[in-house]
Amino acid sequence: MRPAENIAVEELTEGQARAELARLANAIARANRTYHTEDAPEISDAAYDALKRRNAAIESRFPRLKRADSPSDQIGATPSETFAKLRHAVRMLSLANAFDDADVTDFDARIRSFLNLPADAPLAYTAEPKIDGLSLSLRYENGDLIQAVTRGDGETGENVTQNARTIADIPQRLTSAPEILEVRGEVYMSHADFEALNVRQAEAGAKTFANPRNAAAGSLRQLDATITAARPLKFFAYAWGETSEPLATTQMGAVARLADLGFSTNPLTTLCNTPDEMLETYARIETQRADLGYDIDGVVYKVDDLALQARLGFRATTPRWAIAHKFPAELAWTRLEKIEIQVGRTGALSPVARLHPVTVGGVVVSNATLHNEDYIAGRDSKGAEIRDAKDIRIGDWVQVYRAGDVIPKIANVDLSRRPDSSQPYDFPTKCPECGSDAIREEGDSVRRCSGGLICPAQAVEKLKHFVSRAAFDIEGLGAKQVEMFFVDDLLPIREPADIFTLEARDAANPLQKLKNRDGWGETSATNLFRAIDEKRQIPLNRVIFALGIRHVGEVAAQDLARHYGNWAALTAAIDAARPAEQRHEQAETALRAERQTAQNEGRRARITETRNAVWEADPPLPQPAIEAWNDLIGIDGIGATLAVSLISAFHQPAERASIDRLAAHLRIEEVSRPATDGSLVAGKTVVFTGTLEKMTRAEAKARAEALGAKVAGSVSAKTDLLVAGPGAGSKAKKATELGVETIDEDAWLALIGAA
DNA sequence: GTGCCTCGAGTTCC
DNA sequence: CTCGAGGCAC
Repeated sequence: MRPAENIAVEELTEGQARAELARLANAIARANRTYHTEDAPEISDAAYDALKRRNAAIESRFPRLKRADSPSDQIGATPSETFAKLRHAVRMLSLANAFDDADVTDFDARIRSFLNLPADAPLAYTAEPKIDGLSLSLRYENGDLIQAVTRGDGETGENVTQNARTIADIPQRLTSAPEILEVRGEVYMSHADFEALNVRQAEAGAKTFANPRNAAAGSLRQLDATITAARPLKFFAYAWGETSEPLATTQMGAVARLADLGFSTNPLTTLCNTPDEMLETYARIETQRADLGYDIDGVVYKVDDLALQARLGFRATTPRWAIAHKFPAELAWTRLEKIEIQVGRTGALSPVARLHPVTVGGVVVSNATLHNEDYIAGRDSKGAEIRDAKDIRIGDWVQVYRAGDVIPKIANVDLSRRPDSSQPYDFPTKCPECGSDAIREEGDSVRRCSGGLICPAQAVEKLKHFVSRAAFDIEGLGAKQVEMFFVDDLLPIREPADIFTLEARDAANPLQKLKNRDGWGETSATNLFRAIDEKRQIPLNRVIFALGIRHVGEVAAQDLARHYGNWAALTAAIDAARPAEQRHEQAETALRAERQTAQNEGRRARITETRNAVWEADPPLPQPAIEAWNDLIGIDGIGATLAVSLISAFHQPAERASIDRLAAHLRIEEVSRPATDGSLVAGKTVVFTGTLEKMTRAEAKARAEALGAKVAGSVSAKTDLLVAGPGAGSKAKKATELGVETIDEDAWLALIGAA
């Protein structure tokens, strides 16, 4: 008889599987030991990965046999991480959504306005069904399929090349293809195949899938490609990434070219000449939906002309030239059993509905967001009623849907089934986690816990944010571990700096070392310490973002980092601007009072006078404070609210001390300005003024930014270039005064054309 | 002062 | 993914 280790996972009996899991746990543990304690590992990385993959495959086939000491539970060894991460040559973006006809006509209007096209100029769009599967990018070089990568976060995805090779719709080789070609499309499973698969799964005692999309995702992300091969996956091509030569001049043409190359393309793809035709196509596809044999969740429209697509470009996460028109969401009735309050990192109290579990759109839903106080009461931010029944109460029958097919929300309440005894929900005014007052600021829709870092919920959420992907991204230190360390008495992590003293404190702790704890071992402990060490050197923008200051997200952090360049300059500027920030807040307070009095007295508020009075009050503000403040709020995208938030965070004594302790452990990387050699305008700060005749402002801004320039709203000493169209007024004058180079639109186009 | 547009914050389920 | 709100252009 063959030894169990040579038997394919599918063919193992239960007994053989149990023995194999024991053998693999042993072999992996041994490999870990030799890898970490000796210079010469006994097995190659590839062989090690193979052991881990086989272990995971057996565990997924025989979940009951999973061992308590399973290697797949060790930190940094979750199954998804055994796929290598690969960066996309061209980002894979998601699409903006349209939910009704007006959104579609707005889309057309927005594009015309961006391109400066009159309403009656011809403008064609493609319409195609939006397949409900998972997107995949296939890279071909010299006609050979060399890489298949999942979408991931759009920047990097998982390398599933071996699995993609088993999909019949994906050609292994292309003839007469461009030298480099990235084909993008959707992996999906047909209804018939999905049902047959579930029957097989049930017979084998394995887990059945909730819907075809989950089945497709689960099948593609198998560690053992032979399992993927046995799953009936299909692929539609509809887009492309990097190409060494253009596929065509239109979207329709490019899709036809993909079909010529041997890909399946969706037969319902239609060319539309007007928004009305787009809506007709939508309606037609919707009527065919039930008979297609695969899931779709809407219709995607794209500008057909690829040259126009290039001009339209991209917003932060979506192309301007495409939109997904979603089908109406499925609805389901269920009972609201309880309302719980969660406390977020900014102290926001968020109500969550605990629901009697109900299936909506193929997924069992048991929670739904209730947003805030007003949403429960049935009002939107402007006080308008948002549903037929006024408020939502515990015990109500509620109609649930999944917004954008993901986030469960409550659409309506069945008043006829409301119990007589029910009471309106009483929103707490104390933080449920720490008991501090929960305060709702004037004009704000959110009630916030005032406890700050005293509040354990806020402290732990801030820590989770600190280690999150866009921040410090420490492998092996995710939300779960943070929660565990936060309540740990021997080796606590209560603030970011504690992360960087973890190893030293563990070494100094004679009682119980981390490696001797339950669920931890030598390997996981050293892996964690190493992962932490790797992040002691870190880019400035990540540090700023990681601090979790309100209103300072990824983009603002990036803007601040680019503007100040290094940590010392940033903190110096914040400290210098402090007096001005206080004056600004006094001015705002005075302004509120003035507005109130003005209203009572039935006169207009004296806005400028009130503001100036505060700014010019004695003692006069030091000039450097004013300069630092103006410099800060002069950054494009950064205004007074954000500046106040940033400066006050740095001047809260406890918070500042925590920030300083953190900074002492880090080597913060300076931000280098974008290279100036790529483009003549890269790294330059440009201001547009006057009427632009060849392009709209939005287009001018987007194109300048794509070339690495920074577009500012007003001229200052930092401005490198002013592009002035006819009718330029005060800005052109100021530029002359400051000696800023001024050019006209044609000169600008020549400049970027040459770049 | 008003009306877009983008970013930030919070949330669910796999 | 959505909502609210900050920032900025008009």
